[in-house]
Amino acid sequence: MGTLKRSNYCNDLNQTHIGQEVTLMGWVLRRRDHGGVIFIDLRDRYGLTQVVFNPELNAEVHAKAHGLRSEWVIAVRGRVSGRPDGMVNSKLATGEIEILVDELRILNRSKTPPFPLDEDVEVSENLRLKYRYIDLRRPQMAEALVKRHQACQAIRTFLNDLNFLEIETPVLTRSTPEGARDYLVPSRVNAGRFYALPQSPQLFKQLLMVAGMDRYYQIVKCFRDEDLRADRQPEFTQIDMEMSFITEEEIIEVAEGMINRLFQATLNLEVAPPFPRITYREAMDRFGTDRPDTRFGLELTSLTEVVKDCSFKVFKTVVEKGGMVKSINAKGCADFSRKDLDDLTSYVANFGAKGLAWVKMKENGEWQSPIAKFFTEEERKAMAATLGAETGDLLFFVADTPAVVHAALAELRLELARRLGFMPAGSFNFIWVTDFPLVEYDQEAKRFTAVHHPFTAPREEDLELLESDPGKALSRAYDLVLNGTEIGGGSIRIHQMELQEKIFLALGITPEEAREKFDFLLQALELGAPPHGGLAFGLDRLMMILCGRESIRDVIAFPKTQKAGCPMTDAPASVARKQLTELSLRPDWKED
RNA sequence: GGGGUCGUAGUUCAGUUGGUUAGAAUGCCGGCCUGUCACGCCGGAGGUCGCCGGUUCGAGCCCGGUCGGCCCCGCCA
Repeated sequence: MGTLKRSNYCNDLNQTHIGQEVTLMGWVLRRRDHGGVIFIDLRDRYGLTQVVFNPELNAEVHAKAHGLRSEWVIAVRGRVSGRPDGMVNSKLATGEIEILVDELRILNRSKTPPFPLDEDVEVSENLRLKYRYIDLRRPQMAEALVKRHQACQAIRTFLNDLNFLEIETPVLTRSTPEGARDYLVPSRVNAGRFYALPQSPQLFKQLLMVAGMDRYYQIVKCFRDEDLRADRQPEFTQIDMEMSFITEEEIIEVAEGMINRLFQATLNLEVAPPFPRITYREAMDRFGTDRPDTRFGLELTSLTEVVKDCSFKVFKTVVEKGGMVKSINAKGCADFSRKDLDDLTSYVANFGAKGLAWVKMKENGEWQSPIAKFFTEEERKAMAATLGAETGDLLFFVADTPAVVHAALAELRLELARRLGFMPAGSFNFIWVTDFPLVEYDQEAKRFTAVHHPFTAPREEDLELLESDPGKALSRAYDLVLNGTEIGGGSIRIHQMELQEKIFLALGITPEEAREKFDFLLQALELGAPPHGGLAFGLDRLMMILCGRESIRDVIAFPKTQKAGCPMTDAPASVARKQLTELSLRPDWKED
């Protein structure tokens, strides 16, 4: 760069700077070479500035500028000049001015980039990930990283002011049963033993409460070796927090304040807590899911009572077998085509529904429906009344086990909302889901598993149920849901050894196993553990929604592909045999 | 583990019933051009049709397999 020193960014010059000498550094986004005058759009993280090379002002520099190409890195020194009349570009923050260049330095050349940066063409994600450092030069990608930074900054400021301490916890830790598959790291100095990367710092943060740290938080990487989705990466970031001598209400208040501050800092938006709350039971009844998208209606209505004695065998049989019949009334959608209905039917089949019955409400309560003939007029009237069905409505029905009915209709509800445009950009609906069951029965494992995690406290009034009917016991857990995505969850924890042992027992973890795997926790619970609780947010998901993106990959600087690989570094990669033998590992796979 | 979908020029895509030399736009290279802002005009280069095998006189197109991207189910306390 020689003696040149950057004086300004590419977004901050305007009319007030006219006449000043400035030095800008950045990348060549576009060049418009008129043979005579040459225009370069110079780009840095902050924005764009048009720089001008005029042969009449400086022939030597103009000649040099002739060779500039896309993504070359340059420094220009020149004078800020107001643009001539009629040449102002209102689409540009710096559109009132341009730089008349006196000195041009080429700091680095660039090969032609593998994909264009100056146009809105959709580039394959694989290529973007392979050259992620180029992809991140695009303003919309940089913007996500900026917002993510602003969010983290807001979180730290907010929690610091409430006496929280940011404390790091180990990345090399031990594998514990339950939960997701662990990423394992072999120990060189302890042959045959392995560390596990943390699925979350859950137990460490509890132990920090036992240590009297009172309030802890951490923005921390977590690792789960499970298959990927648009909203799931094997390594992801949690905003993890824990408090001592605390109740659900206080935790929720802190969380709401933090989320509000975060939206202020990133979008300058008030999300106006307190957020509404719904119990798990009600969420399932009304939305078929424990993470309802509350931006729109299309709620589920039970018809089980109405149709239990009806003449339609399919419904009747399902009810007799203990199943249920539920319905969604898509108001005013009777104009859906046969193809729409076929598409929706095969869509819900993905979620286990064996069929999707529908009714188009015509004039005078007439049904246009393949199943109309199976019902008496009274039955049709009763069903329509229950659903509030009017002329022009489209009714959908699913009859099956509760699990299938809820899964199918919850997904149908979302698909309808997508088709009807009920998910506008920039709307953010939060809702707390409370009163989760403590445990659920795992048919495959033939035992109960924790709905939240094994350290979640049951409601005091449900303690007796632990032995008599564990499935009925409710927990002191809560999830925060944003636009139908679970963005965070937490609970009041168990802080007494006896209760923790009892829960382990209910989960089919024997006292011996508990002592082997969780001895450190049980000991701590006997050594002055205070009542405590907390929660964790998924930062990636939160930022994805906040930035209006479809995938968390768009808010992660260097994400993984669906096969958990990195096209840029080509990780995971094979290692030298010596590295394995040092770790006392003997491969049985074929080597390249 | 399973279902779906995609893979053709640097990039984004088209490619008919299987038929001669695989096209477009953009980018790239060269030339012209002094007020553009996705500058314009003229010319040129650029292809292992993901890979392997099969069917066929003949395959980008059909069949089998395989690799990779994406979406989903299972999985994700």
